[in-house]
This record gives sequence, C-alpha cells and structure tokens, in this order.
Amino acid sequence: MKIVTWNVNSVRARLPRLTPWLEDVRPDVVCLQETKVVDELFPREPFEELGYNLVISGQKSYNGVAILSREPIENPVYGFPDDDEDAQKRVIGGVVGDVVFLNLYVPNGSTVGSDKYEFKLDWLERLHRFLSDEYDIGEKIVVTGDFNITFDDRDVHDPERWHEKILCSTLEREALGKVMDLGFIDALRKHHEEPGIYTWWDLRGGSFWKDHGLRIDHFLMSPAALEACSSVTVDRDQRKGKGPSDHAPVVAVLD
DNA sequence: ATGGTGGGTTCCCCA
Repeated sequence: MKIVTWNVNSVRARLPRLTPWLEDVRPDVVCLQETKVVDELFPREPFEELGYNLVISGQKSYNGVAILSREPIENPVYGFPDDDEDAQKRVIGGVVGDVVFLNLYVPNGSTVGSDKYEFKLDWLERLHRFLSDEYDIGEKIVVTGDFNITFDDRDVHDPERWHEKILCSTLEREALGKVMDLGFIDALRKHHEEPGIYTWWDLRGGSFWKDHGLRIDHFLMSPAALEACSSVTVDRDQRKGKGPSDHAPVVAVLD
C-alpha cells in the first residue's frame, strides 16, 4: 500500500500538477491538507475518474483536509469529538483495509507567544486526548499530515536562525512529543537518520533553490504499521517547476 | 533584520 501526505495549498489551484502526478505515482491512499474549498465546490470528478473514493472536510478560504483512497474508506472521522459547529477543518480520518488513518493539518501558530501559538498548543493537547481516548495503539495506525512542527534540529536547514522560532520551538516539540509518547514512531527516521531531509520550503526568496527547508510533514505510525513500512521518501521534484505548493509530497510504502 | 511569493477572497488574511 502506497500512502501519500501532501499539503497542496489549494486543491483547485494544484489540480494541473496533482492529477498527472497521481496517474504517474498511483498511490493507494492520499492525505491532502490545505484544500481551501468548501465541500460543495471540491473538485471530486478528476479524482473519481482516476478511481479514487473521497472523504472531504473543507471550509471557505482556509484549512481543509481530504483523503483519497482506491479502496473504500470505512468509519470516516470528521474533526475532533469536542469541535463545535464552526471549528476549523483540520482533521479527517477513516479506515482502509486494516489500516487506521488520521489526516491532520496542525495549526501553524504564526509566531511564538501569539494567540495563534496558544491555539496550536491547545489543539495539540486535544489531539493527544483524542488519540488517547479513541485509538488503540495495538492496531495499524497511520497519523499523517502537515504537523507544522520539526522534531529536532536535523529537520531544520539553519537551526540557529530558527532557534525557538515557530515550527521549531520547545513547547510545540514537547506537545508533539507527548503525542509520540502514546506509542507512535516517526516513520521517516526508521529509514533515514541523516539531517537535511525537508518537506517544506517558503515560497518567498527562492528558499527551495537555496534548500532553506524544514521537515514538518510526517508519518506517525503505531508499531504494527511501522513494522510494515518499507520506505518513506520526499518527492522533491514536486516542489520544482511552475506552480508548486510550498510543500513536497511525502510517500510511505506499507508492505 | 527584512522581505520576499502565492492562494483565496477582499479592499487584506494567512502561510
């Protein structure tokens, strides 16, 4: 089973690049973030024509998540249990075969100490509670998406410049660490210990060509899922050329 | 240290 996470920064704007890539790579499950469209306007047809089932949860202008899957998606999950009606659309999940998926768009947090930063930390606590209450770490679980957090300085092109900055600060790393303590493992690090593997580069200032990147898109796997995971790779080519997202897709294979 | 780009909608927000 080939699994993808990709923050596409608008599913409609990315279609010309997304659908040919799906035809080429042929993933089984695709977790998208920042779809930036309400459900009624989501472009379902191009994906259904490629043979995908969809679950979507979007809103106007911001956020939005979706899962595409060749096999049916059972037991869909939309948001946190304690979300209210106007909650930001950042969580979608479901079960494909014997694999439990949760696809997340973690809040960015803006700047350390801001209201948005506090919202991010609170949101991560709610994520922890949700996973702790409603998921069984003994199953094959894949929690993936745009976490907007680097695990450590290996994930940062210039750790001094980013020291205690947003996406790299101690409190958000600790909040993610608490989630990991439920028994999840950073799947990419099973296969790659070296620094310098990134998934996001700012669109501004030619960051990609300077390789000024961060690794903020992750696959958190339960032990049973990790056992089956034979590779995790970043498709940097999708950050190249005309009209890229600021994120590259990350591809994991479960045997 | 700053500003740079891009998407979606609005006369500016968010990343």
